[in-house]
Amino acid sequence: MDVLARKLRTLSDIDEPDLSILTEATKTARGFKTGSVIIRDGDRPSDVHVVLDGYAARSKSTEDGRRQIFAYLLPGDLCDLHVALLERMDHDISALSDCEIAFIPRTTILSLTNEHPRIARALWMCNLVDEAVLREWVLNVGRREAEQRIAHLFCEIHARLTAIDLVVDGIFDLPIPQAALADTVGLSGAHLSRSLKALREAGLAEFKEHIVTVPDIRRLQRFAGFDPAYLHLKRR
Amino acid sequence: MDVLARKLRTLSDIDEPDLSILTEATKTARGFKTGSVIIRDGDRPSDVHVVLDGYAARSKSTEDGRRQIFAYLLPGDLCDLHVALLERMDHDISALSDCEIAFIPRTTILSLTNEHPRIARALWMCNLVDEAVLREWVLNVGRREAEQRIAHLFCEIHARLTAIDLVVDGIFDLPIPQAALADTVGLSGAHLSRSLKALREAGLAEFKEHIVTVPDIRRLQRFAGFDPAYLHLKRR
DNA sequence: CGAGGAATTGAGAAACTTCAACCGTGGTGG
DNA sequence: CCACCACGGTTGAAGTTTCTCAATTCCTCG
Repeated sequence: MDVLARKLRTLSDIDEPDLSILTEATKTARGFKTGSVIIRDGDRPSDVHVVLDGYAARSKSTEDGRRQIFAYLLPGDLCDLHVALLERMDHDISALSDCEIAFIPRTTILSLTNEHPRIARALWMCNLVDEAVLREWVLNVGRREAEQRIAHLFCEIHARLTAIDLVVDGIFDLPIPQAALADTVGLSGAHLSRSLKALREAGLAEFKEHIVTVPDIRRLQRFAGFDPAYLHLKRR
Repeated sequence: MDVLARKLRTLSDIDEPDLSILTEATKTARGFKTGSVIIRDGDRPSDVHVVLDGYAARSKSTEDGRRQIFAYLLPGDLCDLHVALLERMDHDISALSDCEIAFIPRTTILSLTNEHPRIARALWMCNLVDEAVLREWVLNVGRREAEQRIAHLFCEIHARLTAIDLVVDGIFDLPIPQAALADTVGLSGAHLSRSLKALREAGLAEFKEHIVTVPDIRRLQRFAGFDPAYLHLKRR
């Protein structure tokens, strides 16, 4: 569970004793295969889930089956902290790649947050950042064109993965099918493919075999109009 | 401040003593004129703001000046609870109509949430619901077409205003210019106008002189694919 | 070697944008 | 009191972006 500890430390000033209380509350983990559903819309899960390894995603579909992805859940991310308070899931969580998921009983979260204001604050903070990211996604989908949308998403993932040292030489893993990418930026698969080609030919970014290569992140950021402030990462 | 109390009661099971602690912490309120900026991107406000009367909005613009609205803030809504923990604003809050805004010192929120877990939880809950709404907006903008997007937005506002008894006979106030509507659903003003016309001619909804008329909310909900579950309103 | 899924590409259609003209209304100043 | 201006909204025409659908290629896996 050190991924969770690490994540909380990048956001808040939670201290070691509180951290270990939280990480020790974690029950054993379980693996999920690519594409499998971890929690379903309407569920009332009794545990809060934490990604240990792999990529998961929040998503929801319209009546006519058009899917939208709301978030990529990277190692250390909490999948469904809301069900601690809100009880009922209003969207799906599924595995974008094979992944390992840990469980923390809902009741544990509730009592911990009652007794340890600092833990409550750290977790609350996670939600605040998720929310800020979501706002940026609304802006992205609502007000940017295809190529910039994709570029912006790449910049965001680049920044988040850099914070956990998962980017080397502008190269990082993105173990998801293009259809999932399309569902996150609100484009059709066909148009996504064309836009990726354009980005590649412009030398801005390449997505190939589940690996993203960014030759010059500054240039990509400028192209996308990306400003990392909304991620609220502590500088290090 | 009873609007805030009312809102918290519609979401959580916070009790009267805690409620009054919170509402008494409120400093005097101030009026803002339509269009004025209440808090700006990048600010580090020392107070948390609460809408008492009128409509405000969260928004942010791209470099090239395309604006996206993220939320309508109705009476009782907290504008910027995040700055209690996150310190720096990552978007703007502005007045959509003339409105009355109350202030709660940031430090008060921090100490209250430290000492009263139930208050912390109620406020946290507000964020969780905001987040759920935001997810639905991403889906709306990313995966629905113009007319359904607008219809969905109307359904949502209808539901939220119904919860605070502000809808009478399917009629409710929406004191904002069409340009603001366009900026919330990610459309141009021209196309928004055309889509509104289509909705009107289909007898689904009308927006005229800042008033929305919905002859048959069920029909509009069916058209928009609207399911209020994501609002997490307690039934009453 | 063949089958099946994912990605690419092309062609035509649909959704949406831009720009400009136009309308109505409400407010302001002469 | 009226003329005029400014502003928000509507509409038309042309252009752009994105979508759909289908054909094709590519790759992986059996």
